[in-house]
Amino acid sequence: MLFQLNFHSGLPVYRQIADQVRAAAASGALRTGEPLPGIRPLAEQLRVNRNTIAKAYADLEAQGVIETLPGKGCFLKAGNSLLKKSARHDLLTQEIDEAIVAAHHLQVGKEDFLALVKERFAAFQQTRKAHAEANE
Amino acid sequence: MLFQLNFHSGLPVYRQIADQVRAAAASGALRTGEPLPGIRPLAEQLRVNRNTIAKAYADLEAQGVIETLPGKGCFLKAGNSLLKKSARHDLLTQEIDEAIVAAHHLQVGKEDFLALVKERFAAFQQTRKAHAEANE
Amino acid sequence: MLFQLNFHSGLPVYRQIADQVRAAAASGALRTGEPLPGIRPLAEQLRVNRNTIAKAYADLEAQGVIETLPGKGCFLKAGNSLLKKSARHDLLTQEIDEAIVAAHHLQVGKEDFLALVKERFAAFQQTRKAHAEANE
Amino acid sequence: MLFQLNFHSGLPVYRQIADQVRAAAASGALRTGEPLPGIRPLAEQLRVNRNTIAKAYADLEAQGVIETLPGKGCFLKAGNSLLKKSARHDLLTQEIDEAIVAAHHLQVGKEDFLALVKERFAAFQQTRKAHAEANE
DNA sequence: GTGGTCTAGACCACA
DNA sequence: GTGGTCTAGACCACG
Repeated sequence: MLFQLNFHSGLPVYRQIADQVRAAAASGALRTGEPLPGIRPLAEQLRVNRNTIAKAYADLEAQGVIETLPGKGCFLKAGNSLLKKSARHDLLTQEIDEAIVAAHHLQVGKEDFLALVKERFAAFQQTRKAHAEANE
Repeated sequence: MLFQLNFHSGLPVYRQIADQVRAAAASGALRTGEPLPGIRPLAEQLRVNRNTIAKAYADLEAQGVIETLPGKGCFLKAGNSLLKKSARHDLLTQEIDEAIVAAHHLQVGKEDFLALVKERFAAFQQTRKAHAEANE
Repeated sequence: MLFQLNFHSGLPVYRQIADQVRAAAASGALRTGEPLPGIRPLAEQLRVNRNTIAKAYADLEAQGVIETLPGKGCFLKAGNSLLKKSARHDLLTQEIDEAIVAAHHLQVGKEDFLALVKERFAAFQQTRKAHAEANE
Repeated sequence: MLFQLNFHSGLPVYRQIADQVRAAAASGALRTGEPLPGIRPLAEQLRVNRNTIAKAYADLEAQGVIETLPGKGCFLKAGNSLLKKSARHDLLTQEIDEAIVAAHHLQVGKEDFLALVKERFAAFQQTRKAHAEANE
């Protein structure tokens, strides 16, 4: 697993890490049951404090993305969201709204926007398929 | 100018505001010489402290994006390169990809996702329209 | 709000704090919208590090129990669990099973156990009622 | 002897085990001179490392609750005061109150809660019965 | 003043 | 070796 941190983006480091784990899980690059990098080695590799990684992993566990077995390590859980449908809807709506406002500010019209969404979704599914085949 | 803040994104509010101004300038949605919203009304509208808006504007001025004329307001400076359509698509792609990862993580399928995107886009246009009429 | 910590119980301090907030919220001693004690003052009062309180509050926010407005403070949210019914059922089952095993080890029979459960539930409702009346 | 572990309670596993042995001794469920489960089989049954069980037993021996006869096993020592019914109810009350607070927090009503308690108690008795028959 | 992030480093529980 | 808890103290964002 490969991480790319940007210390000047304003986004907290622990969130960048958690987001990248989530993206890897979503794209299929990380498969359910697979172990995540250990906290201490990863902290050294990213030149970040151990607690920062620990916080990222703790958040992911609180959200049901990973399972952590003390003494063993952290592992990707099967994708069952623990949240109510309404809570999921709200979270997703927020992400979508941000993209829409970005489109507005960048003066990208509705048709172009929707086309781009479809294109990215297809690309995403392609990536998942590729990962699945690579692991056969 | 329309702003969308996310208080739980981890991105500092003042950076969210500055980023959105920059995006609008990059696309030409905000033109050279045009005034930005006043600090006080904007602070009220976004339910945010005036210092926060002031900091966002101060940063933009430090970067040469806007010009502050004391007593008059803030205005977009000349020389903001308009980004090409492809560059704008790249910025948008980031936002869209985040929404797609969230959708996967929240176990929302393609059809539901696209439907939600369309619904939110329509809601957004509704808001814009109402806003525009209120300013006639 | 009054806290009672036991540093030798083995239960992490941040969980003792979070549990007591949850109990206060459930019993009605803390009402929705009310502010929790500030992190720094509480840390001093309990002679505990600031980060420990912060972790307790962060967990409570992640679980949707409280809302934290940076710069303002932490406030009790209306009691809407964000979890799916199945997840709620599992969590509750675990608590109940622990009580049942305790009853078994303490050789308390089924009838006595159920009677005690009913008695405690009534006492709990009584406490809520008393708190509600005290706040009229 | 039946054990129930909760790996997410924050209470160290070795303390959960020791606590349950103490509770059984306090109620007379475990009698003076009776043997405790062997370390190795118990470790397997609870899916826990042998060191963890060993630590629980070592603590109990240090407190004079049990006696370890190397090569033979661990046995309950004499002199463990049996608690009165009222004292046992107090211990149980703590566990029950925690479950009630959880129920309130998870928005489970009185009727549902009591039904779940009864259901779990029946399931527990079923497990006990199966266990007893397996040991005939 | 509030809460949030990050660091450095100690000690504990568990395998 | 793993992850978890706690401390002490610095700096940031926000009101």
